Amino acid sequence: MPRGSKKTGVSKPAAKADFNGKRPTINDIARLTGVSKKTVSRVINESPLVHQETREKVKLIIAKYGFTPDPMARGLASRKSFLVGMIYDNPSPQYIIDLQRGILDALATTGLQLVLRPADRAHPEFLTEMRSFVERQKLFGAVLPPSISEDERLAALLRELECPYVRIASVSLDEPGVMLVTNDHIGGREAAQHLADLGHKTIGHISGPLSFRSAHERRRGFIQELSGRGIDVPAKYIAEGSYTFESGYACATRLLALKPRPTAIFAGNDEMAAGVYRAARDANVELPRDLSVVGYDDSALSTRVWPTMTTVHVPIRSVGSMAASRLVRPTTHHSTEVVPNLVVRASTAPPLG
Amino acid sequence: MPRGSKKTGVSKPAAKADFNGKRPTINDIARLTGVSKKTVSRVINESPLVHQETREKVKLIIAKYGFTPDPMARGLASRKSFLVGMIYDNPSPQYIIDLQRGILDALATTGLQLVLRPADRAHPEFLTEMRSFVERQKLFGAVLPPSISEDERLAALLRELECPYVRIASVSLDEPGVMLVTNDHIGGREAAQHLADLGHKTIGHISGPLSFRSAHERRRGFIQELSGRGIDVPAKYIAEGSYTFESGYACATRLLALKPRPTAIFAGNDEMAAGVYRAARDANVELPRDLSVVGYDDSALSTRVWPTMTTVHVPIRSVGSMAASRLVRPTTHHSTEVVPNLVVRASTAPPLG
DNA sequence: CTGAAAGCGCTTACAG
DNA sequence: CTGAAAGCGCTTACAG
Repeated sequence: MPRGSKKTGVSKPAAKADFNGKRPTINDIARLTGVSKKTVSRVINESPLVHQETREKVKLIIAKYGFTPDPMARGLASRKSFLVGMIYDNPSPQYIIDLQRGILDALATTGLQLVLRPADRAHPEFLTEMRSFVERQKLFGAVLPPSISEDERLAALLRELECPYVRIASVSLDEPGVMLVTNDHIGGREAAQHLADLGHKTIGHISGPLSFRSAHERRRGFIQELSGRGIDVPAKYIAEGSYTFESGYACATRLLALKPRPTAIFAGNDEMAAGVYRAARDANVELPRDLSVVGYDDSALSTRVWPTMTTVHVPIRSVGSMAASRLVRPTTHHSTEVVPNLVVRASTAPPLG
Repeated sequence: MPRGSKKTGVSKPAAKADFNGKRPTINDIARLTGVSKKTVSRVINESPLVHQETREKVKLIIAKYGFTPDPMARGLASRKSFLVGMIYDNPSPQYIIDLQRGILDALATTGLQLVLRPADRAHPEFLTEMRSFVERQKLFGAVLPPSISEDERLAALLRELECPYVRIASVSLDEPGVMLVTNDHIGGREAAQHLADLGHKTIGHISGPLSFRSAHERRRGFIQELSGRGIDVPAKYIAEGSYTFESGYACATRLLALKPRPTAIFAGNDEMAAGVYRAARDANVELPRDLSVVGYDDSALSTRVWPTMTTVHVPIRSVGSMAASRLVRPTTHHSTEVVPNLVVRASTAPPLG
């Protein structure tokens, strides 16, 4: 439970004493309580080394005057800021927003702030810039979503700088304590199960760029599951896209020209699946009668297109919240795994004939 | 942890002098240059009161050792942080992301960081929380997108706390120096011109919630332009949505049941326009043959749906960048106005017969 | 369990 | 144009 929420009814400062027209400082609280500022500091930082009675006296005065410690002063003295950095290169707006929301959920009552740091792994100055950012801001912690989470150089840098971090990825790449695993192969497997259960035999797949671990994992889960059910996916029924609408369109156009034409396509994300819709329309292929389509992400887009899209849901907001919670409370136990699940909508049906 | 063992990145500074294993401070630079730290401080802060020769000597040493001042120390001493807050309540992910990108563009080379602050104007503690946030973080500045930009209490609070801010809104609500006006009535006008030029006479409109200034302005521009061309829009052809897909669907369902049925609908944003698509499908109304649809925002969605959507483009990323630039360089001249423009795609056509 | 001293790395306010 | 002193509001390191 959040720390700040268990105040005993006192939400607003009762007293409005003027401390030279400014907010009270730790010195004011110390003087008013009749203790040293070090003791007030201990109360602020929840040190157990304070007599219960003293603690309560201090807390009372703190609440009475609405004191909150200055983050910059604390940061300067303790050599650690109250900023959590989100370092990202994921181009999907929906993913970024959902993750931000989750992180903000978890930080809401902590006094920690979320700072955004887009980055480009391919840039020659990437590591230099990250070093200077993390070092300069003395980051409290960092959240690393894919695909930047897959960069071992960045993880090593963060360890060197002793900056706590959480890596979000489709498979475990690090110690369990710093990983949040989204198990994308399970999402791929569920897509396969669904299409196989519907009776599809001729199935295509458009993966994301295989340099992304997620693309690899989704494909692996999908192909393995089909294979386990005796359904083979020939190499030419597998295309590699780039997680964009345009790449989905281009790949689907090729797959739909194959003989026999696939009766179902699993796309590595919703954007590419929307590209499949467009290609199907161009080829006069009707969804879901002539072609079933499954996406991945369960983005807003999946319910805006027609027919509404069967897709794999990933609770990104929860992932963000889980990641930030770890940074906030590193000692308590945290779950490491997230499991995606299929959401069946109107873009999938049994094959014709 | 192994301290000075193995470095991962290549550090930029030529010299690698070890200052007790830490980064150099202003004192190190002062000592090495043979000046006082106050002079170094003046160089950092680009004070003109430094002899040209002295300045260059200092800059040389700074570059040589890769010195960058500590933001928390500067902040503590100057009572102002290096954080720019984006305070928002806009529920559209695409808008938020684009605005963030623009702000980050402008902050990239400044050393300022972007911190995110979602807020709820309707919450009883809204102002109290904003006060404590701005005061506590000693914000360098704040960017306020709609609809929170329309809150006069927040603007007054920011003025009281002497926190520089930029308000982004569809009309001017404040002194020009702190406004960025998106002229939404012009967008509405362009939508009207386009539909009128195509020959439509029976036209519907689904506005956003009229408590939003943008909704009001888009509607005003639209209706006025039509009226100027002798096209009247009866009250029952105007519906008020809430900028959501579902509200667009519900409103369109009502409008499409009217006799005579409108041959065109202008929706206050793309999400609602997508709802119109869905309602049209349900009613067996074909786009654009039986119904023309115009959206607003030019979001990614507008090119994913079929037929691709005619919509009004607003350069949100530029808006973000312009807003942040103002905070960074308050003295130089900045443009205050942004003009939306219509993007014609496949969802609009002349009316039948 | 509590506190006096020193200091984090800068800027302000003043003096020359 | 330049600098010595004081201080921003906290925590660390030490002592008792």
